[in-house]
Amino acid sequence: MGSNIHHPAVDEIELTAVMHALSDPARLKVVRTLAVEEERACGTFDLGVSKATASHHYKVLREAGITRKRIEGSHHYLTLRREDLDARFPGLLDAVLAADLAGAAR
Amino acid sequence: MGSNIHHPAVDEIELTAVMHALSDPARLKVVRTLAVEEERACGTFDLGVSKATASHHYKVLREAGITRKRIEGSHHYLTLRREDLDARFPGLLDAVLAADLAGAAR
DNA sequence: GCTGGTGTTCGATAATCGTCAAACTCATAT
DNA sequence: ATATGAGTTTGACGATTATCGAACACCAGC
Repeated sequence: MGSNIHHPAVDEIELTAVMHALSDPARLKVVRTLAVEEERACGTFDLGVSKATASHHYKVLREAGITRKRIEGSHHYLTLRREDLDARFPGLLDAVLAADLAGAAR
Repeated sequence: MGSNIHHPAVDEIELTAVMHALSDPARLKVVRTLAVEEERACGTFDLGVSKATASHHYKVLREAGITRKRIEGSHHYLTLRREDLDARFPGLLDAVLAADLAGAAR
């Protein structure tokens, strides 16, 4: 069967889910990295957690509508859903990314 | 002794704590209300939860640096730390408040 | 075929969280 | 002083969460 991975539509993205997804340091690091790097394979984020845990974080980000996953061969590539987030919650992602620059991991 | 209520300094406000605090519908409602109303007593938010639960939410918001509490007589008044939040994470609060307008409770 | 690499899913566990009722503190009445 | 009202604190409970190892699925080579 085709890929079962689900990405919420733009108008299905919920603020509470986005806020929750971005309240974890590991997930914040993924988002921060994708904001610079555009597209990266799952394995290339050094999150300091196990593969299983990292996979869980990818799922939370995807289901919140923050990232999109593309499967190519044996690699899973992540991208930021920048335009979708900007359309749904203007300024939110920019504010979060700017905050990361200011305050290290705070 | 003076009041023991602690408010984090501006540079102690952590992004993850703010994001977590704003990931709950009841707390979001408090913030949304304070954005319009400027100052309100704790009891005047109809959150649909018990007093104990509401008090817990006030504490989470205060400890995250989002609200400030002022005690006057037997009333506890809450205000939004708008300038502090804007200084620490420019655009974040505005984005959240704008999002609330767009998407009801989503 | 097999083997190695990439990533997910499945329990399981420990920690955190949201919720409440009950007891409490403090101020303001009467 | 006795009550009433505003809010907090204290357990306690169930639900969610973050974490891991182990097993699994899939693809790309050998």
